[in-house]
Amino acid sequence: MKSRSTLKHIAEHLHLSISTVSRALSDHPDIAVHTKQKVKELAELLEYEPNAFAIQLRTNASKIIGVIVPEISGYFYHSFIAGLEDEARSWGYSLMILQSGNDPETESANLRLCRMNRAAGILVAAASGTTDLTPFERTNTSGIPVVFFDKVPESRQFPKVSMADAEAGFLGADSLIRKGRKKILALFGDHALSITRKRLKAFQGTFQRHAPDSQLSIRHARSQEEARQITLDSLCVEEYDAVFAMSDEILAGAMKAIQQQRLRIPEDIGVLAISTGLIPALYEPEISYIETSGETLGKRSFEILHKCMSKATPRGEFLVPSKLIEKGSI
Amino acid sequence: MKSRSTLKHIAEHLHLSISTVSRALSDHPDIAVHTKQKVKELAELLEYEPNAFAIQLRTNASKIIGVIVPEISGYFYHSFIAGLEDEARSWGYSLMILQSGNDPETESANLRLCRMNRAAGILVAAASGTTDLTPFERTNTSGIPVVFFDKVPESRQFPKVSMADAEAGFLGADSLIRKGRKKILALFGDHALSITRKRLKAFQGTFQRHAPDSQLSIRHARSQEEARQITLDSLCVEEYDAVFAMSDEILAGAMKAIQQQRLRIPEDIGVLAISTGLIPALYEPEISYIETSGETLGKRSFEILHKCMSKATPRGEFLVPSKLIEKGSI
DNA sequence: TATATTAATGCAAAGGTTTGCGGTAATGTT
DNA sequence: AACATTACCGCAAACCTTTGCATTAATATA
Repeated sequence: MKSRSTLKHIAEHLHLSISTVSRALSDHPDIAVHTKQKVKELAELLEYEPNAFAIQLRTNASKIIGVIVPEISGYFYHSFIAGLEDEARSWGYSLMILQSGNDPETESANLRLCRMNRAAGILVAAASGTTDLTPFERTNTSGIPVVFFDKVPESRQFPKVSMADAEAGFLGADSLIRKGRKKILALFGDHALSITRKRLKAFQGTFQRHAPDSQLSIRHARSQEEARQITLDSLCVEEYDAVFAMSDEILAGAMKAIQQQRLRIPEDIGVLAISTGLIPALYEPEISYIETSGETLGKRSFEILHKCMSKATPRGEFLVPSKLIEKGSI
Repeated sequence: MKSRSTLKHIAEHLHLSISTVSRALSDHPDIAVHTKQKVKELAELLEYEPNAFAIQLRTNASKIIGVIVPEISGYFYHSFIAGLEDEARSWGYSLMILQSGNDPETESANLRLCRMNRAAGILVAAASGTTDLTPFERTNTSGIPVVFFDKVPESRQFPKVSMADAEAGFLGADSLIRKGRKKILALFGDHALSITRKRLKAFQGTFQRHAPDSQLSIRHARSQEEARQITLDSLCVEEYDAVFAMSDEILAGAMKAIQQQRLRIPEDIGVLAISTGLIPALYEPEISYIETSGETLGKRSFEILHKCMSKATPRGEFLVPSKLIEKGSI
């Protein structure tokens, strides 16, 4: 185990002071060019790598961004993280990933970890049980900006960035209307979730305004299996023009029922979903969907957080637009 | 922005020395119980949180594990990360996630980041283009254990943990044989990948030994779309008993072709895959699969790395067993 | 009573870096 | 020649914690 070289080593070799070496490596104008060159050469040779701990201790700031999500796997968050990492890396930041498992306690423990590591900023998708925001406030007042994404609390105190749920709901309805679908089985998630309510409201509102004669069957499912069951039951008793799924999980369930019934898409029934795009690409024909890109949300979230970290204090909720991706399913 | 409280603050309030406070908080036997109590109370009151930087600088060790993967999203790595995070957190470690994008340069830049942050250990799934292992060796000799997982290099120099590919291949073949499938379209990935070769070899070998009369059509696909195309072409010219897919990506492609042909599963054709389980659950009936669990691999990888971090130097390749999950597709 | 032991605490160094300020020598200006 | 300016470089403090050793006071032992 080779001991790492430090500024001191370089300084001694070159008969310079530590400060000069430090400044030479960071291209400080006070240092003569030839000195800089010599220092850099030796640094290269000695495979000098700055000690992040020392820097962070001195400057009291790290290049690490804390990310707290309910879980990494699943349909959504991994793509968010992927997009975020891409963007963060290009700015020299690294990600510290923590899962809360939807447990508020773990969540605030994770928060504490971020504080201890003096994260430059924190991005959090709130656990579903989180109501008490004081841990977040404390983090914020201790100088670490907190930005919520996707699962955002009601509070107007923190900047938030999320999918344009209303827009997605509208786009879904609009597209169904344009295609002339009249009798629609619309599957939504847990009604307690704000994401569900937002999407549903826009979806329903659009139909009421632009196609009040359509027949909408709104159903709620809390899991893939429940979605399958509901879809199956519905398809057995009535015929539908189209099925609309508000999420990947719901879509997965609905598609199983449709396959079970051996319905042809789009001839027998049209299908449209709000999705990140991975699941729709698995079927034949591929499913048309309103894209709510995790990657984009990740990149956008970084932007907002980045503003918070500099000086600006953006307020309110930022929305990532969604768009219709037409495949052959409707 | 409230400045954080330090040992010094506590010491001053209590007219104690910094060292006493430090020891009191870590329950050092030298410190009187009532002193400990007073210190802890005040620490609580002042919301004292140790400065990780200072600790890390002093002890020259962090509780951070670097994870380098080609990409987070996709079929596999996110579940690995999820399992790893779970395990790591229970040991007090946090994850620093880096994507290489399959680019060896980015990969070694990421490695450098891990070194700078004095990661306690590093887990890496090698980029496909990686041939030069010296950056890893350098990291290793500088005292940070490196463990490869999933995409592991040939070198016997590093501990490696991966799926039991041969076992999975065997299990796949064995299960097809047991079900009496004779004419099989077997879809594998890029032949240049060692994972492909291992799975294929065991798969083929098992058939040769136990059912030499079977008709195997081995095909290779480098993408989901290619898998779809190949499957479609194959199904058009000949009839098959079953389709075997060596990965989720391939399965996704194959399933599209099967749906395109409107074949019934398992009546018209059986389907079996090697998979993490997410994709097979999307179809009706669900697809039987040989489970290669990312979560398990993550947990196992942490164990190995953890051994490396303590003192032991495990050698060789560790395999995570896979098992057959029977659904209705064969 | 004098000495050895124990309990509790403090001192100070170390870890590697950044940075304000002070210093020196060389050059430029009258 | 006297002074001001410039170009380089070094000193030392600070960031916060851990930890070996010294110190002190109190108690136990001879």
